[in-house]
Amino acid sequence: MRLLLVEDELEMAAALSAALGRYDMILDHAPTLDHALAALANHVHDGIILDRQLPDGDGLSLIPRVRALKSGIPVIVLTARGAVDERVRGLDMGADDYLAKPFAVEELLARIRALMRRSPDIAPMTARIGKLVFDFDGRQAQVNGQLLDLPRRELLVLETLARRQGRTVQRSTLEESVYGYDDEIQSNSLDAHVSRLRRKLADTGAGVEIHSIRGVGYLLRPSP
Amino acid sequence: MRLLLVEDELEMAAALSAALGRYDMILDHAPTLDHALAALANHVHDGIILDRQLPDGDGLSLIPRVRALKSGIPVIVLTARGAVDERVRGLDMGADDYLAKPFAVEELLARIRALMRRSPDIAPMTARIGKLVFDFDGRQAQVNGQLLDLPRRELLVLETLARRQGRTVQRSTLEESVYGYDDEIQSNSLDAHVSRLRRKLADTGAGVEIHSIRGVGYLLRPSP
DNA sequence: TGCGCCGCAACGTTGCTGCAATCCTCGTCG
DNA sequence: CGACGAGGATTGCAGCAACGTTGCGGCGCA
Repeated sequence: MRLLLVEDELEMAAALSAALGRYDMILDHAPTLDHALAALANHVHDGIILDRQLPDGDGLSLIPRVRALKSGIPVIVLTARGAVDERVRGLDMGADDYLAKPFAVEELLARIRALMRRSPDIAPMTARIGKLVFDFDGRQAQVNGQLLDLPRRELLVLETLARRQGRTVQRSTLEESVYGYDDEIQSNSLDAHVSRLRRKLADTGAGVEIHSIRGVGYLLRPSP
Repeated sequence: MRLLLVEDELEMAAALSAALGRYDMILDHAPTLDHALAALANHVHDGIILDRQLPDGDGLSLIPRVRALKSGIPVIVLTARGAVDERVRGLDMGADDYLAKPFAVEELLARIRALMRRSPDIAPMTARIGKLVFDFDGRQAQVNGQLLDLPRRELLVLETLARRQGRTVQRSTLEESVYGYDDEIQSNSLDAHVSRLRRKLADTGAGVEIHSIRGVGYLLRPSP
């Protein structure tokens, strides 16, 4: 799961990024409307968290453009506590939900999950390849009903591959999905994650394999 | 994938060409609006990267002409960082996306991919010839649902031929698609790749053949 | 403070790829 | 009609870049 936070307060962004990271989510941060539009053009985000007060305008003005770009993506608007009319206006503008600041991270998470759940048209809930079942909602992988306990990076790799099951995922795409924009990676860490993930998939008899295509990328497929 | 860069700075063009080449993309360079229009007449490009400041006018003026020529082709506009109104105007003029200079190549690539993904009318997602199915999104070929495991160069050859299925692909065009402009090739490597690809297509019973036309090029067609 | 994830680097391995040598095919011209 | 030349096809080979694997140290989290 990859979210875009549109928010000019750096402190808040850092805190939220850390918090969501613990739940295996990637948070990209856009400090201005401009940055937000640029980031959204990539169509890689599954949801948007939107502050209203931004250096270059009202956050709400982003919503119509978001809808034009990617219609069904969930948008959560952050408002000041008690400003009822703000909330109403947000919903009128097409936001899916709002949240009063300050808020508990748990609450934000719950709302994100709820919104994900009711937009099944975007992406199917689960993917099945071999004996592996990947649950995009619960963000977990199962083999024969047995939970596959994966660390964050490996889970992101598997999730990305499962999303495009059967089709090739370019190496650069995978790097973006696993590390986000900001994080520069300067080693073969990705290969390392793939390697460890492969071992786990093999050990649990998941019936899937990560096939590599030299110079192109990887793909997830049933093992022969 | 073949893109047209409309940009008068040679340095920038060279750098970008080299960078995109590494990601299996071909970049043609047009230093002026005039050159751009001439290049577009060939209808071989899958996307346009457009600078605004050009010797013979504003890059944006190209957009309506592009739309008239080839309606759905993605256009990315390059703007100076921080010039918000420029960007807005670009989007109003019908650009599909914009990018602030200087930018990371990865960022550009991500946008290109995203735009490709949502313009299915331009480039059909899949091509079918004989028993061969080529998936341009997943960048892979299948025969009877079976993945054809091809290395980078061979994949590029097949991808290019499949994209122009039935029509002849000039030898020089194919070389450009496979190697790009920078990479000089001094042997018959291309023939070698074609040869190996032919063997694989025959072995898997793909029902297609790469027919060669002496002195002109190749074409992909159902085998008799 | 212990545990585990993660980035990193070192090193082994694979197989793609450019190259060239050789053979083949087709068209042309005497 | 036969020889010749140019362009194409095939294949072996060696270099090297991409990929795989593993161990280590640091850092964050419980």
